[in-house]
Amino acid sequence: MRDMPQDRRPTRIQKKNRAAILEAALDVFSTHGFRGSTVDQIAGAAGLSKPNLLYYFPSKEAIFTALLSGLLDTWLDPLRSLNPDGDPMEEILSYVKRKLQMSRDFPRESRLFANEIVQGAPRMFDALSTDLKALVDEKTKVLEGWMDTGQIKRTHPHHLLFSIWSLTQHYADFDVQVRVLMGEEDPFDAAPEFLETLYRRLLKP
Amino acid sequence: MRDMPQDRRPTRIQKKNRAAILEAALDVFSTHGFRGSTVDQIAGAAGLSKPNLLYYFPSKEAIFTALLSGLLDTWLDPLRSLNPDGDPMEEILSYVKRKLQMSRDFPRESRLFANEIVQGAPRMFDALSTDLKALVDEKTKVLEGWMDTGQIKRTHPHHLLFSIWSLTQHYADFDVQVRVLMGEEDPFDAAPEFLETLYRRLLKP
DNA sequence: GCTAGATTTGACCAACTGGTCAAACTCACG
DNA sequence: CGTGAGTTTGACCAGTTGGTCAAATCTAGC
Repeated sequence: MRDMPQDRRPTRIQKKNRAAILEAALDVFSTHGFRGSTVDQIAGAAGLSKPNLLYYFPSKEAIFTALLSGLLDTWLDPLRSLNPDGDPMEEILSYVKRKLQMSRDFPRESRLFANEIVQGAPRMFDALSTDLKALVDEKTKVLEGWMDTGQIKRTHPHHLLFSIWSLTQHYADFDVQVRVLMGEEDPFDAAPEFLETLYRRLLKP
Repeated sequence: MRDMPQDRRPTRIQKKNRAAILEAALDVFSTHGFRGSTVDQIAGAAGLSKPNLLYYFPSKEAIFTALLSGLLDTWLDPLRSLNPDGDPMEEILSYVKRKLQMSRDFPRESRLFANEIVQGAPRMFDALSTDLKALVDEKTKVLEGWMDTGQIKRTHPHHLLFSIWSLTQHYADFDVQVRVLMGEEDPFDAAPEFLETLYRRLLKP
């Protein structure tokens, strides 16, 4: 009697369609932003009619937030796995490397977040100021510890983190510009070495 | 008899209103993107009625492109003034510094471009692949020259430029995130020193 | 203060948007 | 099969949007 799929365990069809919707939504939202995307567009991309899509998610907003919250965790994974007991330089370099790989392999996810944050994070502010803030507070302490013991050079830990994010995500977020300017050359050929060199020189004690 | 202000020299009122519209449009477009902004919103912010605004610009699209093309030049100025005959390290450092200042002083402009490029630059692709491309080609040659003579260390010139753009514009484009994570501290207090250090270490021969 | 042109506006329109709903269809399962 | 729940859809709605237009108002220069 409800107008939404039950809370019971999802049927085969539900699983398939929910996944198709989220995949389509990622495509559409990441290239047009929230307001720039239409429910029809997403439904079309998912191979469903609009009312059919709204049978699975109660609103456009619900699709968006489902997508965001489902993705944020994966997005922060690389930072989460920065190991306080590992070798500082190698830990940081491998973090940079993983972030860069994510820019290459999941550019839509990167652009989704970029879009949202550039516009003031109207639907993500909470997640930023709780989850992300907590994680960053924790990891900046780790970085400071490494600087205290002289294992890496002292720099501002927040700015260090920002630099890693901006340098790596730039290749996904500004992909069009990067490709226009580099022509045939694949940006991801030289980027890993460039970034490794940069951080080695910046942080080598 | 026309329905638009003549091509003749603009009246006092035209000057005032055109400027107010572009200022309002910058505000609105930079925070909501093109499709996310409405003509009513811009008109309201400019203190005009919607039909009145459309008396000065023929369409929403026209406002947007007028804004973009009027701003692109200013935006590229710092790079343009990179002096091939100056001291390489100081030239680059002062370029970084100017870009950072622009992020602080003109964050809306930065976000306007960011929004546009993240979404695939649908209305800016031409400007990118002509004007920007030409300028970048010219300046990467300058950078390569400096590397050839050993005045700065050899790195990939394109990636070097990208790094400067992403590191500096990050503070404008991702402002919300930066401020959430840094709390009370003003990001622009420590950023100049952080970036100067970074580029000195990266490029010192 | 008159007037021609410049400016402003309320009313309006067609297209689009997010969302609803009842009716129809399909599927799993006994 | 048959049947009830799960799924899909065409038709529809109200609000918003970009844009038009004729009429009203204002302004500058004579």
